[in-house]
Amino acid sequence: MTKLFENINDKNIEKLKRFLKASTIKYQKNVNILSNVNQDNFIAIIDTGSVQLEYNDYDGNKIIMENLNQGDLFSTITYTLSEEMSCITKEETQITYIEYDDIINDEIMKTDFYIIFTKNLIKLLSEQVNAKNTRIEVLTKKTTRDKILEYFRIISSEKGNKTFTIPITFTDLASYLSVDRSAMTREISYLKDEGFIRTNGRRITLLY
Amino acid sequence: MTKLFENINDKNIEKLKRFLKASTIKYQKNVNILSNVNQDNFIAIIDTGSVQLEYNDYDGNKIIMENLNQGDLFSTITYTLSEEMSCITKEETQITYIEYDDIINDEIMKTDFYIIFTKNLIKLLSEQVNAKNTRIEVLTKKTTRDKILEYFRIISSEKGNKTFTIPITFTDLASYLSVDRSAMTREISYLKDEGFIRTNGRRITLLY
DNA sequence: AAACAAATGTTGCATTTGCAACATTTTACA
DNA sequence: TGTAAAATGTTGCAAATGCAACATTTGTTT
Repeated sequence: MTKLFENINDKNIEKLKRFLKASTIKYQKNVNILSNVNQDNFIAIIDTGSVQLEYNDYDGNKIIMENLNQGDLFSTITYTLSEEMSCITKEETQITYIEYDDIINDEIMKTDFYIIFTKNLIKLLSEQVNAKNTRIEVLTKKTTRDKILEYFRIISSEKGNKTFTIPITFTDLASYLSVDRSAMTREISYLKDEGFIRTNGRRITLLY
Repeated sequence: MTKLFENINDKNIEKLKRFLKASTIKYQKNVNILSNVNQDNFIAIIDTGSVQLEYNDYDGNKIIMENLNQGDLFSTITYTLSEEMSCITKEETQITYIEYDDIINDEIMKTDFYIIFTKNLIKLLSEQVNAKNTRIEVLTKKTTRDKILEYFRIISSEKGNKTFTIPITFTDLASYLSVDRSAMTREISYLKDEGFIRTNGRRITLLY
């Protein structure tokens, strides 16, 4: 269930979806869902599956902007969708679309669950800003070492433990940190050699 | 006037402010306004003046997270305010505080301008996500040259002109791009030498 | 207008990093 | 279960970059 409909009962969710003129589409794996979307403003909710929002450079570089899973959403109000953007399904994925202009209308305003819906939307947007602040905080570190350590520190602090498992592959981490993967692996080796961390696959322990 | 109150008339803004229990504080130049703020959730609106939101590293590095001017706002719902965060007034500045928990309450819900207020808030949050996406796009470029060019490209595209004036100092730009200022100046020199750009102070012309 | 602070420009150098080109291990799936 | 694909690990090397230490210019304040 998406956080957008949190604390709203099933009957009211159906009502809300009708008001919002929600439409649902199923996709195969490895499809760019933005290729056949109309250009209207919309919010897309991942019902099941997962997608990766990518920015593809004029010179072939790929920037992973977001990894979205069940319950997450993305929208044209927070992303300027251009030719360079693509949104690739990582598996079989079902998505519900909502027209942005339908979000705030008189009919919905009259319902008693509207306040909850609005709160949910504001909360989700706030969380997105927060997540992006976190990434900026990591990206602004000057060295690969500091980027890695800052990332580890954040995950460690989220988990409340010096030992934790990073939630993405090292390949994706390199992309998130925007560093060369092999250079990152090298730096992690140094960190191990120098006794700052211990690793076992994606399980990391901070030793300081 | 802040965008949060856009399209609401003065009388209703006053009414809204009362509902929101807004309080206004004036600050001198170079004051950290976060040092004497209570820990409740709040939204701060810059009435007049400007502030810089900074993140101060454990090892002395300063990251400029945002430069906020008249009408802009920042809040604890989009920033986790920690000891490391400071918000410095760049000049004499007046700020209006709103308690976050008061944003959505029954009294306000009943007013006819509430829908406008909600729309404004959602739009502002969306714009923030967009701004942060832009910075991430720039920060993920691998080389200083690509960061500079991407930034110039964005400003140029915003202004709709190959010639434009960057809205911040080069010193602040280096901080925004998270590169060494002298290395950035050097790279800009190379870009001029190689005929990619022409500069006159902060006025830039893209020649490609 | 003088004095100070901030912004800008330049350069040498050691370090960091991306890149390429591999080998090896793990995972996905037909 | 076998095979292809993806992820991970390693290393040499040239290029990019941070850092320090300056000079010069512009802006601010009293």
